[in-house]
Amino acid sequence: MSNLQKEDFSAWYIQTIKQADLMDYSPVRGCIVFKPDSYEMWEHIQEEFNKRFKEEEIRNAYFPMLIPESFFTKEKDHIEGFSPELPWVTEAAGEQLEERLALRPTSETMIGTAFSDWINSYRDLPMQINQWANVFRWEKKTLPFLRTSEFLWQEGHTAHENEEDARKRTMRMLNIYKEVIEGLLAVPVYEGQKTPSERFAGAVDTFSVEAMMKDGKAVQAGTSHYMGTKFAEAFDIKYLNKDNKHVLAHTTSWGVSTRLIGALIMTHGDEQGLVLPPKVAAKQIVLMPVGPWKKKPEIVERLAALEEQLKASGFRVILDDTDNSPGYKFNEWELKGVPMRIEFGPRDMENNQVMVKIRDLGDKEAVSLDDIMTYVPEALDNMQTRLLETAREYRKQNEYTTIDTLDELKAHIEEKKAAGEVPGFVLAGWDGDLETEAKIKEETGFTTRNIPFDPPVVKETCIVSGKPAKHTVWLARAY
RNA sequence: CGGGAAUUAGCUCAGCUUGGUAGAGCACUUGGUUUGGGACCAAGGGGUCGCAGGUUCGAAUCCUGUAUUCCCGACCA
Repeated sequence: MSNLQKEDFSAWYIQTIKQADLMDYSPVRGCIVFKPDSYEMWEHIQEEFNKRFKEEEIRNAYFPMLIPESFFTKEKDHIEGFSPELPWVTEAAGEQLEERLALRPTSETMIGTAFSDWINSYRDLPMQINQWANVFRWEKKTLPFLRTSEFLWQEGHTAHENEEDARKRTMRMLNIYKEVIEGLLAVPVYEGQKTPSERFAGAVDTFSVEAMMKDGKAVQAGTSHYMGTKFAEAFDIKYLNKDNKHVLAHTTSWGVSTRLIGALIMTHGDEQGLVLPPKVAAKQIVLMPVGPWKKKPEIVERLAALEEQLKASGFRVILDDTDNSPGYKFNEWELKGVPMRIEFGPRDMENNQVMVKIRDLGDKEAVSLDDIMTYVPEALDNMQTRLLETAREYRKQNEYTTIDTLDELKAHIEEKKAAGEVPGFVLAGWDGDLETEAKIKEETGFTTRNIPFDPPVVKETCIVSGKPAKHTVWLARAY
């Protein structure tokens, strides 16, 4: 990773995703085109989440993208949080609209309005809805996948009888995010609670999972919010309980977005380009002929048979029988991050074997054709596990738990910068004061990522004030 | 939204100072030789120079505006 740190990491990132054909810029500021290779990754992510949602009895639905302004103004904190970045539709069919319509930045207001109609009795609860959608946030600064003016996500919205049920749902979703992000994307995350200043606009409590990128910066990979009865009050989500009384429902919302794609690239990528975990890779295996061309038809025929066999077992395979030189093809598929390359040539034919290169390992390996169908799933599984372990190891090497004062933190940042290393995550005590939190940000550029449920060490004193710490928090620069 | 830079072929860029027929490498097409870590020869196709105005006989080049991208800040997933 050292080479990537020395170069400009974001330059590496943008160059890599362009070369790997994952995205294009659109003519509209901050919007990107998801090309098929990145969209397919998103589909694999969707597939996994939809499976989980089914298990949790959460149902998919779809709501309008245009939200009337009056919906928005019902919840004060919510509109305050989002109004600076809302795009508005003010005209249609050549005429000014009576009420302007926001392009949704999130759908609490639209779905809250629906819930108000849908929920009458305690028998209607819990109401658990998920939406796969695009949303808009006109951010000042954009970065492909990680921050764009339009992005794709899932947003779940639920309503419950009481606080306990709603909080259970909030925490359960956070766990599911951790499981899927670690299991499918091999990106390790720290789960914890957001501080009040980082809370979702209008939420009572916000929880997040945070991942460390190879430049040491944090990505908020998923969030889950407990809304209390604030949205129920604003949108009149009431139900008749067993005592025949009208009471407010407790609501939650939670989401992950296509920024997960950016996070997985920044977690696993290397100097050669992308490294994709097998479970999300659009193509898992590339087959290619090598050796003298005269033998090519015969060799390609054998490879095509292997391709069929692998496809029949459910692997996502591509046979590259183009006439490009082998070296060219090696580099091209490595750049795209394909987990496994299988080469086959005359020498292999004689020995009844293939040469296998695993994307994140150095050497090629000869594998007998007799064993190939057991070798492939094992090797891909191992790679999936290894990527998560490697990322965990990297995170461990770049997190610091012994920094106790702001001066130490500043010195740490300077020291790392001078050494060409990343400042990473810093575990710190915090007295819970908004001003001390602001001071950390102002003086170091670090922000509180979250209050981990299970910190490696419990910090006793606040990093700024030296007073007894109320919380132990992760600090980092963030995307 | 402030400060800086960039925008010319699919990609990376030269040309602009000093206005005068649109360039290179890679990629692409065709033919031939090649192929176990980015092959070679030959011929060819491809651009209203980001967009809109202006100056000029004439603008990629000078001027004004504008859009988008990148870097540095402030704001956010």
